[in-house]
Amino acid sequence: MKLIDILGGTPLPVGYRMAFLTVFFREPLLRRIEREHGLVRPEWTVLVCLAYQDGLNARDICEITEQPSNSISRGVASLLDKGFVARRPDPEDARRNMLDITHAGREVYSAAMDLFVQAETHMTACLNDAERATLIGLLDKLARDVPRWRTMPPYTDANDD
Amino acid sequence: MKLIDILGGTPLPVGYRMAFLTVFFREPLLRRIEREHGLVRPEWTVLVCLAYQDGLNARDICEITEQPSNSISRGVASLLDKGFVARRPDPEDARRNMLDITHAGREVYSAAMDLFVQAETHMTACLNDAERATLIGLLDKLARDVPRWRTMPPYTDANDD
DNA sequence: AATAACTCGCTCCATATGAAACTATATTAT
DNA sequence: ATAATATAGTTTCATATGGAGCGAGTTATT
Repeated sequence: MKLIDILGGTPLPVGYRMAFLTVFFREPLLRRIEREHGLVRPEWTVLVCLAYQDGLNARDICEITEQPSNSISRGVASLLDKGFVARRPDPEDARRNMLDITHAGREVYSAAMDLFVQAETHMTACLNDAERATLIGLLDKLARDVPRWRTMPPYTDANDD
Repeated sequence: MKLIDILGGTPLPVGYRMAFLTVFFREPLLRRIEREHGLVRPEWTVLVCLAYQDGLNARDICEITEQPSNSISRGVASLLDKGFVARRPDPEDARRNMLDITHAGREVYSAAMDLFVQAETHMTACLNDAERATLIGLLDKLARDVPRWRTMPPYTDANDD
């Protein structure tokens, strides 16, 4: 008996297959990045954002990632400790700090991201180019549509965020 | 700036879109199931397995779900408390207990699973039938192939499980 | 300008989770 | 048979995480 047999038996052909794949794709890589590069999850979250765009503040990263502010605060604090990000005051608002990835930060980001890229190549090796393109197109369609479906029932109710 | 913009910029077209979708699909539903049905994650894990097949023991569920035994132990203990599963000794081995979902357990399972099904319908409403079938086929191909890619580099190294 | 209301980011605390140790039972080796 | 080893399931402990609240700074109202 394997998990995929059970999941295949549920009336959730898309959601459970995606969840199943995501777990086996992400978790081992995050564990390995922690082991080999000393980056824990909230640090990785912050680094991914800053690698994409410098000068964000902690609040920006909270909103982008929909993570609680204390998680981002912890991630930023330890990345500062390690010298992977730098902080400068925002001249327009003394409460805010603009964050930049450092050279060392970009190095560790690249090394860790490279593991993800290798893993994706392995994972999708069973697809040909056309299949891979089709899959990406369909996933992109769903991902772009998240703002619609996440605000509809059954996601929303009286107490939901 | 939205998360999907950043993720779209990474060289991980499949992995990050799937992870992104999975988070927005699963987490709100699990929170809602906890709120409305009082089922926390390890309980839901156990219930999904037993709904598929009665008579499993805790160890079976650990192996199926690849969860640590204490998580499953906690899930089983609280489901027993709530009367959603029943436990009977395995006549062949006094260490083992065979677990069955109760009538009440199946009711709450069905109600919760129905939320997932509704959510999947909403999520995939932007796809036509052919697209949905194509997506399921491609995800299934990847999911069936997990045993191959999860054991290859970069997943495995000296310290990995 | 004084005050109220709000925002940024941090700290404190409660809970969720996994690793490891432990108890009881079963199996294997001598 | 007895001792050593292995397994099922629970408990204990350390860590990760999210919620709530706080202090400093900013904006809005009068």
